[in-house]
Amino acid sequence: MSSSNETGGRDGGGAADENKLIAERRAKLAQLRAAGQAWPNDFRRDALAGELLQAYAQRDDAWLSANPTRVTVGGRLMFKRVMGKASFAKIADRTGQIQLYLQQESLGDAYEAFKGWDVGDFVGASGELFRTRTGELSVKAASLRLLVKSLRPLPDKWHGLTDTETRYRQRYVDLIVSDQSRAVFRARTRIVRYLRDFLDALDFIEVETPMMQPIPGGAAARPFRTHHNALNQDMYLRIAPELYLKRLIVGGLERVYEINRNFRNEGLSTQHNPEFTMLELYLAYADFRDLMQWIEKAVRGLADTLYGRQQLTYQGREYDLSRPFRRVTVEQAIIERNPDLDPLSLRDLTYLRKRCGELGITVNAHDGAGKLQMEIFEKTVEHTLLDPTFVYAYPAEVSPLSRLNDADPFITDRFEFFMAGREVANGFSELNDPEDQAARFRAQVARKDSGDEEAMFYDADYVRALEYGMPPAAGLGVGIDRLVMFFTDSASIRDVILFPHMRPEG
RNA sequence: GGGGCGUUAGCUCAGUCGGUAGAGCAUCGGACUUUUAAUCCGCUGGUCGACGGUUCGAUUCCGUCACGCCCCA
Repeated sequence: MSSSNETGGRDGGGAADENKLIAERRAKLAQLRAAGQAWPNDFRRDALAGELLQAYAQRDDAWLSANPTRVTVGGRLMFKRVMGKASFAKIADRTGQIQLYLQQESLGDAYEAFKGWDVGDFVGASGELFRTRTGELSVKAASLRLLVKSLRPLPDKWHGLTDTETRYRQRYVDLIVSDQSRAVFRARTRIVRYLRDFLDALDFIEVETPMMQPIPGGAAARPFRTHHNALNQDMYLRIAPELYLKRLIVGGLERVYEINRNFRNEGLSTQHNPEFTMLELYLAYADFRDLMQWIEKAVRGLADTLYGRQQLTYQGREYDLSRPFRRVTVEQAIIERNPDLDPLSLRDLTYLRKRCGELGITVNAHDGAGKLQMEIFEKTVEHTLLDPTFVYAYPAEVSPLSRLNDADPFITDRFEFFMAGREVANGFSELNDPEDQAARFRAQVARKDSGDEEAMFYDADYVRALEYGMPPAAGLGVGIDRLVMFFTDSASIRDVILFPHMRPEG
């Protein structure tokens, strides 16, 4: 098969389909191969860039020359400045970058070879530490090796990679050149670790429950479908671990959590990725108010751990987490934002249908007053909840797994937690009455039958589990991606997911 | 799903009221033994996202599509 490029009359020989920069680097690699092992793996470091910068931060050049310190460092060549018989270079490792000073006089052939190396190559060097005239800690190389030849040029060192599509598709390039991007993903790990430590200290155990489920449950969402060949069984990627974790509460584990992926077959946006990470936790002998307190502590603890302060900026707006988190019921929040609504008619289906129509909300035949309240809430209230806010007393109609409120059966003991106009967590006192749960599942099935694709399936085994008796309990789900967005000042969920979902390249 | 914006050199971006395109950085060649976006000299480098239409001629105008970003549902 002949490439059309071969008739294009371009120079560059066999690599006619590649650009000149890559062709040049391939030619250099060919020379390396001809000269011996081009891909060595016998080099070892004894120092890291960032650690050296920190350890010798207080040492001036006089001290360094009086106390010769020989180090061996290695990493990706990020900077190269040849000035005749001497050169500067910077190499990056996982801790940072350190400068090398290279002299023809002391390096000889290796110096001449260095002139042909490229930014992006991996390099190893040994030598003594010193400070340049301008005070930058550097390694005066006594030996120098090329460890890996890089074939593709890196983005502009000054502007970096700004093309968002390339940053997401080729995250490896983004991570090479963007300190900011690396910092975001380090922060993500620290956030998850903090939450684990917090829960472990409270005697929770971390568990893993099925990602592939025969009946997807625990949330109102459309699932992804897959198939098990050997069993000839259709399966779903989970939309939530909830029903499995509560089976463990039935089983007596009392305090469990899972941090893992959920999958929802919905649209993509700056706040939705088809797979996203949730922390779900369940604890016996607690109710939704205990969970709200836990969130308040965890959010403040995260701010302390990450930044040592409670005043943070997200997307240009100041947040003071030290102030008490607001608590408001769904109906109060709706009235606040919609002062023209009649507070006494908020559960009147006919009234709500009319007002929804005026607000441009599509009303489905199977939607009751609770569902329409939530539609109004999502349309008019949610995006206004910037400071940390707990909204509670969710309608039972939209909360089929939550415990009914003792005084008002229209609502459940459920809340959601909002920050920066987004839902970050959802928690409630758990419904442990198996007969009520069975009835709620049946109501969900009726909705599904009437066309609601997000309605839940009937999970008979879950009802059976409840029939053995589940201790009074509370449960919580926390959207880790959105939490990370807030704490890293990221505008898009794609900025906090290493490999966000993208359409195939065109 | 709807609307808006975008796609030009490896990267970051100009530009062409229709006559096959420029800059900076990088690359390549040369000078330079403490640079800090080093400096100086010289040279390269492009299917202007893809396909179709209009036209003598399209990177430019029109249409369709692809991918991305933002907003809305």
